[in-house]
Amino acid sequence: MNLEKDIKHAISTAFKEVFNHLAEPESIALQPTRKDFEGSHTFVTFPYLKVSKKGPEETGQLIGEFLKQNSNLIAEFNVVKGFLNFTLNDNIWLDRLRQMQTDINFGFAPSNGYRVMVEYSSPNTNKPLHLGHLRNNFIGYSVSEILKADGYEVRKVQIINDRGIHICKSMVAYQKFGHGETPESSNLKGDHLIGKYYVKFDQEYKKQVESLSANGADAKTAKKEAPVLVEAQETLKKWESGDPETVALWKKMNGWVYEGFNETYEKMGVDFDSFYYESDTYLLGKDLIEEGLKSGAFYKNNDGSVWVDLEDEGLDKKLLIRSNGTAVYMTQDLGTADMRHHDYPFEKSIYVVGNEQDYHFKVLFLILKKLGRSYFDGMHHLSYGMVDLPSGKMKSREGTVVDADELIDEMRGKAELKTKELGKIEGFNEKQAQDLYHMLGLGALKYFLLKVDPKKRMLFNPEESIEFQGNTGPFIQYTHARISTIIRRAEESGITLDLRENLQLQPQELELIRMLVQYPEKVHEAAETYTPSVIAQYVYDLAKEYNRFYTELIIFGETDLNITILRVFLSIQVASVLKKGLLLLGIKAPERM
RNA sequence: GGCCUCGUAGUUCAAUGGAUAGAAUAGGAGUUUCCUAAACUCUAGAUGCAGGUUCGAUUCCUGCCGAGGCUACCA
Repeated sequence: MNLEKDIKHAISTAFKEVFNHLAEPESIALQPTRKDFEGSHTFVTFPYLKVSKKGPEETGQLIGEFLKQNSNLIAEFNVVKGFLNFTLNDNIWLDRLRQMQTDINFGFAPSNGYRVMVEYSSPNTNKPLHLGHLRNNFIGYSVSEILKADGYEVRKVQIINDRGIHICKSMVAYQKFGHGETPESSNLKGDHLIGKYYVKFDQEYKKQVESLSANGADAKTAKKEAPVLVEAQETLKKWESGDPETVALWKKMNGWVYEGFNETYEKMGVDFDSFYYESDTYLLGKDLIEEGLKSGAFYKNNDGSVWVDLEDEGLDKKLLIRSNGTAVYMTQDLGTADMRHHDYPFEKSIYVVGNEQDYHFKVLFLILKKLGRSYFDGMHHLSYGMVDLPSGKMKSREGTVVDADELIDEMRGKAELKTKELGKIEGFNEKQAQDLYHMLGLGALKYFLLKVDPKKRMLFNPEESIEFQGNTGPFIQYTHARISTIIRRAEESGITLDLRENLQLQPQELELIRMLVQYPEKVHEAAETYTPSVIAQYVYDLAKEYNRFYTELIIFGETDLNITILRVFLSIQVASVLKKGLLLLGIKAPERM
C-alpha cells in the first residue's frame, strides 16, 4: 500500500541480487527527486559504494537496470552523478488517485489511542490580547487539529492568569480614576477597558517615582515605595485573605475581561475544551514539595527554604519554597501538572509558551522526572519565538504593541477593499460578503503567522501590511475557490467521473498526484514535530502547482473525454486536500471568491 | 560572566548531511476573444567571518563577530 515502502523493498531485493548484499529496506533512504530531473523518487548511491565496490554512476546504473527489468513499479530510471532517479509506472499513480477518491478519511489517521493535552493562549487578565497571543493561539489551535488528524485524542486547555499583582494594579487604577466606568458606559470591550487602567496605573506609578526622586529618595526606594504600588500590594494581600469587597471588584473586572477575550477568540476561530484558573491552582504543589523532601529529591536550607539541585543536569539550584514558607511559580506549575494529569490522564502534554520560558520548562520537566512522575516523558514545551516589530520587541508599557482586535479588523477591512477592487462580490448578499471578508482577512493573518517555523523569531512590519498575493493564505483560498468552479461546472455538464482508462500522465498531472499522495505523511510529520508550518508550506506548494496545471492544461474542451475526466477528478482531490490542510491551520476555504 | 536560541537574495521566509541553495515580495520584460489575472511565464539577485569532520556542510564540531533571550526568595 505504501509506495515508498514498496520501492525500498524493491531496492533491497536489487542489492541482494546484484551485489549479494543484505540492505534492510528500513535503512534505505529515498528522497523526492528534484524538479529539474526526470523521475519522482531518488536513491542516493554514495553510502553504498563500499558494498557495490563500484563507482557511484555504475552502482546506480546496475540497480536501475535490475529494477526496470524486475519490478513493475519502475518504468524508467536515470543516473546523474550517483543519484538514481526512478520514474514510476503511470498506472501506479492512477491507482493511487482512484484509492484517494474512495477514501473519505484520506489524511486522517485512525485513532492511535493516545491522549494529548494542549495548553495555549494562557493570558494575563490585565490587558487585551496582542500579536504575540495571536501567534500563540494559532499555533496551539493548529497543532491540536494536526494531532487530531494524526489519530490523537486532544484536549485543548488554557490556564488563565487571573490573579496576582498585575490585575491588582488595574484594580487600584480603576478605583482611583474609573468613576464606576463599565464596558457599556465607555463603549469599550471589557479587556480593553481593563487594559486602559493598567496603562493608567503605570503612568501614575512613574509620576510618583519621579516626584519621590525629586524629593531626594534614591531610585531603588522610590520604585519600591511609590504609593500606588504599595496600594496594589495591599490589594493583593486583601485578595489573598479573601476580603469580600476586593474579591467582588476582582470578579467584576475579570468578568469584563473574559467577555472581551471570548469575543476575540470567536473572531480568531479558536476554542478550548476546558479552563484552569490560576486563582484555583496557585496554592497547589506544596504536597509535592513534601513528597520530594521525603524522597530526597529536594533539600531544605537552614533558613527553611526548599531547593532542588539540578547541577548534575547542567543547570543550577532552583528555589521551590521561600524561607517564609510561601510557594513560587514553579511550585504551582508542579502542582498544576499533577492536577491536569489527574483530570485527563494523557500520554502527551504540550505547553505552547514563548521561548523566554525555555529554562523554566526545562527545570519543570526535570523536577517531575526527579519526583518519579511517569508522565514526564510525554511533556513537551512547544517553544515559539517572539513576533518582533522593526523597532524591536513589543513592549506594552511603551505602547509598542500590536493589538489583536485591531489587527484582525484591519485585515478584514483590507480584504474588503481588495475584494471590491477586483469586483469579486457580484451575486453575493451582504452576509456572504461579510463572511468572505472575514475569511480572507483572517486567512491572510493566520497563514502569515503559521508559515514560519514556530521555533523561530519572526518579524512583523505594521507599515507593510500583510499581503494577499504570493505565498499567502488568500492565494490558497483563491485556488480552492477556483477549483470549486471547476467542480460546479463538471456537475452541470453531467459528466460521469469514472476514471477507468489507463492514461498517460502529463508532467503537471503527475506532479499533482505525487504531491497529493504525500499529504498524510506531511500531517504525520507536522504532528510529530508540532510544526504547523510543514502543512502551510505543503498547501502552498500544492496550490501553486495546481495553478500551473490550470494555466497550462485545458480542463474542459479536451477532445478525449477521459482526459477531461482525469483532470476534473484530479481537481476534486486537490480541492479536498487543500481544504483539509487549510482546516488544520484553522483557515476556511471559500467556495467562491 | 554563565547558559540557550538565531545570523541565507534589497526585504520576509524555505532547504531528513546530498544534485545547479528554493519561494514570495520589491525591480526589469511579457501573458487576458479561452474553465476566476488574488493567476501564469521569463529575467536579475543570498549561506556573517575563519578553521575542522565528510565522497559531499546552509545543516555537525571549534573559535571569532553580530542580534535576541534566560540567569529573581517576581508571576
